[in-house]
Amino acid sequence: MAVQQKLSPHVKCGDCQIRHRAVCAHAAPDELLALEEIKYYRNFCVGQPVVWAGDPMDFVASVVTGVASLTQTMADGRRQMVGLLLPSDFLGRPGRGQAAYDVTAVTDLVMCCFRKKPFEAMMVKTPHIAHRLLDMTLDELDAAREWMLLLGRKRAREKIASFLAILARRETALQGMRATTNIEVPLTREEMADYLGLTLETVSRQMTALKRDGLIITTGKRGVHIPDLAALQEAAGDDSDGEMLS
Amino acid sequence: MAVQQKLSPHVKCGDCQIRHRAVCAHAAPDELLALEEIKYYRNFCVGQPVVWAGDPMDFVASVVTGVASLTQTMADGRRQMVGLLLPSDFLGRPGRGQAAYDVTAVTDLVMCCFRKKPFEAMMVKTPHIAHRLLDMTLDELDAAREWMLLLGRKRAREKIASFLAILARRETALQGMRATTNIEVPLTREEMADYLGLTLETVSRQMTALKRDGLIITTGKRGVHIPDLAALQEAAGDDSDGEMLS
DNA sequence: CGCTTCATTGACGACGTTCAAGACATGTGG
DNA sequence: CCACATGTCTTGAACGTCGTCAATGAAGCG
Repeated sequence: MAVQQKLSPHVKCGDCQIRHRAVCAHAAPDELLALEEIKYYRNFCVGQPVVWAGDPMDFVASVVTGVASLTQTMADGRRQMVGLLLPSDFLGRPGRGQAAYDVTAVTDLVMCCFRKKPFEAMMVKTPHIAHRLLDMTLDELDAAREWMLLLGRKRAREKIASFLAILARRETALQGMRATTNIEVPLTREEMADYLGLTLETVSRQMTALKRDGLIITTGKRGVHIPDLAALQEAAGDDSDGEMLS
Repeated sequence: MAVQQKLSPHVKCGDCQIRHRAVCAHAAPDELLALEEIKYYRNFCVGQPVVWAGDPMDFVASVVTGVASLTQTMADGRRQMVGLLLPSDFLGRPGRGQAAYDVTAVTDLVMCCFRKKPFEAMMVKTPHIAHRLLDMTLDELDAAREWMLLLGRKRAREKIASFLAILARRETALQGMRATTNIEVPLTREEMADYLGLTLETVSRQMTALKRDGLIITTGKRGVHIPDLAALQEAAGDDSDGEMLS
C-alpha cells in the first residue's frame, strides 16, 4: 500500500518491447519521435484502479507489461468483465473525455500513456497511427463478439475450457508458435467468474472437473498444464478447425 | 421466393437518407463523387442470407433501409446473434477477404455496397472516411460490451426490458427526441432469443410477464407501447440516470 | 378450409447460484 | 515455533431460474 503509481525511466520507442504490436506499430521514424514527445510511463500495483467509469480521462495508453481489466458493474453489485488488456493493447478513446469502464490492474502493470490532446492531433496528421488503431479496434470488436457467443450460449464447462484455450493460443502466438502448453492464469477465481459470467464457485467446480477428466493439470493456484490443446478446444465447443481469419 | 436480390435504381449520395450517419457522413463533395463511382445497391427480402461466415466477401456496405443480423452458430446448432445492423450501420472489414459471421436480412433490406478494393484505396486516400469508420467501430465496440453485461449478468426479465428500452431510445433519437413510446420490434421471438441468449419460450414468458406488470402494452405480434420508459429501464437493471457518454 | 408459421402456456428437470463450512497457503506477532 | 488472522480456493446441500419437451392458440395465405 505504500507503493503508489510512479513514473518509470523513459524508454526509447525503438527499444520498446511492444513496438511492433501496439498502436505505434506502423509509425515511421519521425512519427515515433513525435510520440516520444508526448508519452510517459505509469506503473500500477496489483489491484490498483487505473480509472473509474465516468471519470475524466485526459490520456490514452498502451499496456507495456502486465494485465488490466475492463469491468462494468450494475447498481446491485453484479459485475461483468468486458475486456482484458494484455501487453500492446490500447486503452482509451480518442474524442471522448471520460472512461467508459472501470479499469483495474489485475497484475503489476506498466502503461505507456499519451496525453489525449496531442495524441488526437497526431491521429489527424499521421494516418499510420489512425489506421493501426482502426485495425486494433476491429480486432477487439471481433474478440468481443466471440465473447458474446461464450456468454450467451456456452455452458460453464465450455466457458472455462474456452478461456484456457484462448490463453494458451495467445501465449503460443507470442512465443513464436512453439506449442506452449503451460500457462499462468493471470486472474483469480473471482476475476475469472466476472469474465465468464459465472460465480467463483462454479469456476472452481468446473476447474476440478476438467482436472478430473485429464484435460488440464494444475500446478499451484495459477499454473495450468494442457496436455492436449485440441481436446480442450473440443471441450470448449469450438469447431475443431481453429477458426482463423486473415 | 421468386423474388431474388435485385439492383435498385442508383440514388445520388447527396440525396441519400443515411448520408449524415453512415461511413460517408463526413466525406467532402469530391469524396462523395468518388464513392458514387464504386457503389451499387442490393436488395434482400426477409430471411435471405447476405453472406455466410467464411464466405469470400469482395464488398463492404452500409445498411440503407431495413435490418440485418450478425449471428454465430456452434457446431451443435446453438446460435448467438452478435449484432444488429440498422440503417446507416456498416458491414464488412477492410483488409479481410472473408465474412466473420452469418449475415441475414431480418426485414426487407437495402444495402449500399462498395467494391472492397477501391474502397480500401479510398480509406488510404481520404482520412474522412477512415476516421468516420473508426468512430463507428468504437461505437460498435461499446455496444458489444454493453451487450456482454446483458448476456453475462442480467436475468431473463432484465434482458427483455433492456432490449425494448434500447430500441425505444434509438427510435427516439432518430425521430428528433420527441419521446417515442411506440416501437415495432423487428425480430421474431426466436430472433430475440438468439440475440438475448435465451430460448424463445423464455422470451415469450417474460414478454407476458412485463405485460402483466403494466410495463409494456403489446399490439399485434410486433408492436409494443411503453407507457413509462423510466420504469422499463428500472426493470432492465440499468442505473436510473441514462449512462450517456459524449 | 386446411396448411404453415409464429406465439403462448404448462409440467418437469437440469444447470448454475446461493449459502455455508472447511481446506490450504501465507504472513504477523507473541 | 506456534497461534492466529487473512485471503484464496474447494466442496457440499438446497434452491431457483431457465431450458426442454409438448400441447394449444392465433394469424396469414393458398
